[in-house]
Amino acid sequence: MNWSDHESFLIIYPHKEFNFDECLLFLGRSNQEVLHQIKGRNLYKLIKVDGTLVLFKIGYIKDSINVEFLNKIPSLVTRKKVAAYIWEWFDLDTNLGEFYKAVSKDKILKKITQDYYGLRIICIQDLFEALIWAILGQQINLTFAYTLKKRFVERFGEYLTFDEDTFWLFPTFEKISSLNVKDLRILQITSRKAEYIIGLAKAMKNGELTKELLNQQQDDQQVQKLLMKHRGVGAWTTDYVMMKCLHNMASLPIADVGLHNAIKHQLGLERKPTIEEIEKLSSGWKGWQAYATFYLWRSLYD
DNA sequence: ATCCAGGAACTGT
DNA sequence: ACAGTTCATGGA
Repeated sequence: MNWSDHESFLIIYPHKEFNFDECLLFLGRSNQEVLHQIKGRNLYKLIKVDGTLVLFKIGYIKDSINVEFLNKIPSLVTRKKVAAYIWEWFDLDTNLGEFYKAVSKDKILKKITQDYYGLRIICIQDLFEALIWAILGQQINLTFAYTLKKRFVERFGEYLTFDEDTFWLFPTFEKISSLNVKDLRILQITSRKAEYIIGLAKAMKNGELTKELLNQQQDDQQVQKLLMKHRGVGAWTTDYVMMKCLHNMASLPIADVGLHNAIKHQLGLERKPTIEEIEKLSSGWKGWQAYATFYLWRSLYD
């Protein structure tokens, strides 16, 4: 992590393969997003660090990320954690140059890696949030998924009001673990998804499922096995979580409808590709499947 | 109207 | 193991 501290603000120095505006475009894809706000070229985010709410504003000036604290100036320890949070949020540890090199001759990725140069996987660091967001999005259109997330967050999440704006935190598993299916049905979350969500919240509350546990596993298959033990978590959700939360660059949600549509569009196919075709097409993406998927998703909203 | 959506569990064979 | 069905609703 490369950063400097200036008390009321921080400066973070990303690698050269970083395009803040591309990341901002992804973050702004839904106008129903409640977990961050975008105004002009600035990004606003509320997080909780060691029990205290920290609201900050992120801008980009002269090849560096500028972070300004809004609600109060946190301690040095907290400022360092905020820097680490942002570093991970934009996946700044990854050497994107290696990805570009690896797929420079790939017929699907060659063009879009140039078009979206500097786009990085936007990470969902909270395991509970990553899981619940994946479950909410199962088998429904993204617009409605965002509606459900908004209702869920605004019903059960913590918030901070600043300058007439309200900033939300994703609800905690502690809070959700004590709910009934009925509490979520009111929001038009299906009974089955409500059961999944509450079940996962309980598993996390009793310590059976933690991010640490997943990070300790020897290989990807063990992680998949642990996640899929839980009702509501199948192969797609597992890959999604590995990609967005665990920084697993080799995860490929191969059954994903968005991925299928993106490949169809990029190759100008009449129909969506089959799983077998995707396996062949992706054979050259080894170690970078997650980034390939993310760039293909990005290509859907040009 | 009609089809399908960033799936997964359940049921019957 | 595998295929068909159900969940539930909104978006285009």
